Amino acid sequence: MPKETFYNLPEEKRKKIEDAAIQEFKDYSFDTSSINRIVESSGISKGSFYQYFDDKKDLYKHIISIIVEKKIKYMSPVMMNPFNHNFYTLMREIYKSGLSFAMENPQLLEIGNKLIADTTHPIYIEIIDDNKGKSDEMFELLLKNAMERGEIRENLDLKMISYILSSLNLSIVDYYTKLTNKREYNEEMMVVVEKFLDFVQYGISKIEGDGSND
Amino acid sequence: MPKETFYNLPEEKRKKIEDAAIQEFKDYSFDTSSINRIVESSGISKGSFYQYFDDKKDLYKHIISIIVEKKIKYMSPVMMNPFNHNFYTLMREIYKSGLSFAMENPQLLEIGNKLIADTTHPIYIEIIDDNKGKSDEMFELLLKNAMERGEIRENLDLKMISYILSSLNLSIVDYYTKLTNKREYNEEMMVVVEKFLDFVQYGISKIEGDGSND
DNA sequence: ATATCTTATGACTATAGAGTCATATGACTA
DNA sequence: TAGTCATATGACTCTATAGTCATAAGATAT
Repeated sequence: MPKETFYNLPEEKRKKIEDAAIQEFKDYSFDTSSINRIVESSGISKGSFYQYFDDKKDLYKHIISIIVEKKIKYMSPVMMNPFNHNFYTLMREIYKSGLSFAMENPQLLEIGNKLIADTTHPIYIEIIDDNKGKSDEMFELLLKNAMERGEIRENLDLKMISYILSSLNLSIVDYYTKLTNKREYNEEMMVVVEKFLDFVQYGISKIEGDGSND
Repeated sequence: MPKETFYNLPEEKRKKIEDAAIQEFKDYSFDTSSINRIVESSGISKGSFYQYFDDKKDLYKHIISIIVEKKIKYMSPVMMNPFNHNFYTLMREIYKSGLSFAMENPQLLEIGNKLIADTTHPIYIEIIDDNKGKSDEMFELLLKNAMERGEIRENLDLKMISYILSSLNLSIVDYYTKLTNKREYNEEMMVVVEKFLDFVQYGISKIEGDGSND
């Protein structure tokens, strides 16, 4: 956690430091990022930096918490009352909010991607231990509910499916990012979401499935 | 490319250097890996290293090429005559060979994962430009063939599906790695492959699909 | 034995990083 | 005006890195 001195700073100065850090962590991994560069680009002295933060890790975690907070803001309308909706409707909203966040916060997305990239890195382990297995567990809960309602087949390994769904959650962002350079909600985005959901629902086999949903 | 002096080295010494490098690149990313540590653990002098390799990148690329070569050895029996088989049979073999490689070469897997982790890293771009888009394109070709044979639905976006399939190819390894600590071919592995394929074929929707295949 | 060519060496250079600390600034208080 | 406290500073220490180079060792040929 940043020290009190950091929060005593005028908003503007604080923002400038955070922005410099975001820029740095977007361009460099935790290990290769440089506090020297950050203090330079934010116009503060080295000594000041260590009045605000314990060390590099402290700053990094602060930035990650900003990202998590913002991401949650995108999700929360969707997750208001998750069990009142059809599972596929919910999935559509989740994928949509994930894509929106990604499109509108490319820098934060990049930082997040860099973090989850190396799951063996101590910093990953430390941060994930804080925000314990969120995504997977959420999907598993929703799936359990959907199974009870008969919205999905019974012979499914829910742990595995939830793993797949949360991994597809990353894939869709990655796929769409490479496909387009739009930066806000648009129709094209929804087309991709629909196609992903169609795949999740019906697979690719010929036997059944017409792409309709809800 | 390593210099001639490297290839003139006795097999044993060469192996020792490669092993030390593999160990290092397993534990550290390209940026954080250290030639100092590599020369120390392989028992050669700093000067010698630069008689064998231009620089760190040269060594790294050499190790990556070893990985690619080995990976291809696992794949090649599967890909002997890819168009003579049912698409799902082929997918099963591809996923199986991917899992086998991962299980039997955990160190190499780790290095590969670290590489594909950060797609914005210059070293990634440079290496991928060499081995140009292999995986995605292969899946797309197989899918096109499968569609012509009527093994998959017609209303599919093949570019997207091939993206998903190659991304699931990574997911299955990741999932199984976290699930077990077995290190060779076994039944449990096949169960996971079958479940993944079942998902790919029929999705999770109730309407159809019983998990049978071929 | 001498000359030539290849390989081996590790001290050294130059660069960059994280983190420290004595000192300075400035604002607010008595 | 003098005193107190929070904040700001950047030169400095220590550590580690990649890459170089003059020198040595060894092997092979003449």
